[in-house]
Amino acid sequence: MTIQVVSKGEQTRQRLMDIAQSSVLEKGFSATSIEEIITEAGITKSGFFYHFKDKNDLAKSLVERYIQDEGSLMDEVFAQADSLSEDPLHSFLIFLKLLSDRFADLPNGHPGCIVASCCYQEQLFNQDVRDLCAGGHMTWRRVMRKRLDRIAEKYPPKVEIDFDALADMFSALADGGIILSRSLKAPAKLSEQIMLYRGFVRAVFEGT
Amino acid sequence: MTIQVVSKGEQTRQRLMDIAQSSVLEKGFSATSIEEIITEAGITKSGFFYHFKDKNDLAKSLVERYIQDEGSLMDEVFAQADSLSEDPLHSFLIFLKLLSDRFADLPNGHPGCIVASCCYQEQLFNQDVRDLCAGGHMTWRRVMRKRLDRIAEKYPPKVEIDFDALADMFSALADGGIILSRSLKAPAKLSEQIMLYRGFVRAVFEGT
DNA sequence: TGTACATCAGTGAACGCGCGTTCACTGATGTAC
DNA sequence: TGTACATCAGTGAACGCGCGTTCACTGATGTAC
Repeated sequence: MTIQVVSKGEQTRQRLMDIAQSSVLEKGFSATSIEEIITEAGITKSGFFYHFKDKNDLAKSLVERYIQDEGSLMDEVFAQADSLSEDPLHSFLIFLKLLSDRFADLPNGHPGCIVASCCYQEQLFNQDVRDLCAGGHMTWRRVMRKRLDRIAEKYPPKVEIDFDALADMFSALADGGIILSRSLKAPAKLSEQIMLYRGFVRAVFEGT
Repeated sequence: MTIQVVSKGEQTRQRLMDIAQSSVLEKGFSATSIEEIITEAGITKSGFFYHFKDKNDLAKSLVERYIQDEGSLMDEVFAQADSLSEDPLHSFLIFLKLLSDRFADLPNGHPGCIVASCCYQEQLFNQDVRDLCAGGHMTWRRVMRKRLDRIAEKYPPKVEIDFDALADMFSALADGGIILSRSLKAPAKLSEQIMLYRGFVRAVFEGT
């Protein structure tokens, strides 16, 4: 007897999305066929269309889920960091180190960023999906920016710097780090770049 | 009377690649159909296959050309920077500023990086193409690394730092910056991130 | 507790369209003698 | 300068396959009375 925490339908839906996601990250959205997804899931095509109204609906669901998952991960690691230091700067530096460690621990490297992947296939999606992606980047900016502002109250920056740009730098290095990791088949690249970001933040607020 | 500098065939080939490239950057490789390319080029399908043995051959050609073009751009801007200062650090900082300005001047922002785009569609391509992409990133690393080494001879770094990582950071910020630019529809993001990289390099070698 | 109905989570078959690729052919230009 | 042949840069028609989507149907589970 198992306690049923999600319905059977929801389980199937998540499974379809898992399969779709890893295929999208490897081949892109267009090359990911419904045929292939359902074969791996062991379901029929009409079963797929019971869960998703069409292929764009699948894309939208993937992006929504990805952004939520990343959000939870961030929240969790921020909470962990905050529990280790009350100082805004130190906590942020701990956060970056913890995050970097998490990425380093992934056996095959980071599986890829759905949002970044969408950016290079924008024209496939309707405005909904594109807005979601932009929203993702804007959220990450806000989250980082808030931290930077709190740090700056206590540690006046040693150089003049645009905090939105510095906040966005995190996303840029994450996206870019993932691309480097994949391209060079060097999973460590992502955590390395995040540690460089950490070094830069430290330089900005503490001096070298 | 015009002096014919490239053959008619080569002109057509380049035109096909131009059309393909902008489509690939907008929709991805799979969604870029040969049908669509030839319609825009005003040629027949068999004409296309006269120039490219198959679709993968098109991909390979696109990546090869892209890497060469980026290489020439770098060389040109490095030469320009070197003519403005003989000091390795100052020349490098000037290079980054000039490059950032070039990107800022692009009216619709940077059109996108074919190599990064390929990374998220790896499984579509044969090993040739993937090796080309990895080679591109390795070349950019070597180029940057050589500059960093020369700087370090004169300006011992103020912090301990892995120069390969710092060299790769340029690629990561370029790739990430392009993604941010596209996603947020803010063309300035790329040059902004390159200027942040410049700030970091300066901090590393000069202190803040 | 039994019955009627609704909802959930799918099945199976069919569709039309567009895709990448092939093949036999062709007119214009270049080259050898 | 003329002729024969080769190469260049394509054309036109046909192919088979796989794709996304639709539609009528179904068995299992849940809910109301």
